[in-house]
Amino acid sequence: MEKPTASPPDEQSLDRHAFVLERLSNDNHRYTTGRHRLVDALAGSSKPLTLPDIVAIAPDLAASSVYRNLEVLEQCGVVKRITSGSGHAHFELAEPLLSHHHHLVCVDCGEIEDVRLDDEVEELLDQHLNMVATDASFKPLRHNLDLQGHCEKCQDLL
Amino acid sequence: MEKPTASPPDEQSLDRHAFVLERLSNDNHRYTTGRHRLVDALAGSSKPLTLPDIVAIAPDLAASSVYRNLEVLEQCGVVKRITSGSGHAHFELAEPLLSHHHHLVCVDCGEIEDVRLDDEVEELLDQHLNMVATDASFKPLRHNLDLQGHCEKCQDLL
DNA sequence: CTCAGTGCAAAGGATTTGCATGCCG
DNA sequence: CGGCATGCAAATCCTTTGCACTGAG
Repeated sequence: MEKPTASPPDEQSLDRHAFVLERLSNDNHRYTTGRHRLVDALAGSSKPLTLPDIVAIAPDLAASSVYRNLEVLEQCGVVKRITSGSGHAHFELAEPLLSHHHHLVCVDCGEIEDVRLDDEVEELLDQHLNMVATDASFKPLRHNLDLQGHCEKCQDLL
Repeated sequence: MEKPTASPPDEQSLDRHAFVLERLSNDNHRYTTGRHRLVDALAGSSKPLTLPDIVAIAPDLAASSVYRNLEVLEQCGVVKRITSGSGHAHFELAEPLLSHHHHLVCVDCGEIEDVRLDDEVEELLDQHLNMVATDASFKPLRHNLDLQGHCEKCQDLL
């Protein structure tokens, strides 16, 4: 019921690249082919990707450069790093490019899927988090919420 | 305003060790001195600890054994592993031994502090998470919620 | 032209594992 | 006693870094 939306330079993709370019420029970085390809790889997936995932999608990118670029893009607020414990870190586009969401993390295979909660729940959550943060003299930046469990695929294997 | 509660074999500590012993026995593991010490180290701290933290508290424990035991205890549901990205993983006692809570993660120094939310918020959250999990044919086990930001100490350093 | 970005290979650091020995049950 | 648990050292795995080279602005 969904199509991958890969190469055609649709409107969304143009917006995305304009956004990335601006963020990179602001930090005096260049939007090189490699970075372009990296952003496309992340944008082309509905799930957060690991480094092997990314290199599998774009095999001509050197792993070390991908890591370096992920760091640059993370610094610019274009990429978000997810560390769920199982070996490799996962990466996805950051909030302005991907709407706010959370993750279903499979404890068996390590795959991560996106989920969105009702705005109303998010709002309540943020209110309470800000409250407890204030109590602890903690200056909040963002929250992460994930649900661990067994994904559909891994349930079938039992 | 709080005291460490270290060595005296108070009632809580007895309960804790009874619980751990049972969990270990169920999986045909032994509750050795080293494991006892490890549990004590975790129980004696108000924050999740890294491996260096643990070895600093109990210097006679070998790092490799601590890692092995943390894994065994994690499998038995006695220990919970927290991977917040910054180098070392953090470890704390698991839910039956520590009441349900979440974490304030400092993006500067990596320290983790515990916070609790109102039951009402937790309940609402669980309801919604179960809902979205069901929609994704995902079998939920537990949720994790953390707030990233700057801890009091690191705010002062700016 | 120039400097940031790249690729390769090598280093780094947290965690895991092999193996001989020690100790719990 | 017998096998799980331990300690040390070496190995592993993901990620980062050094360096010479290439390409974007």
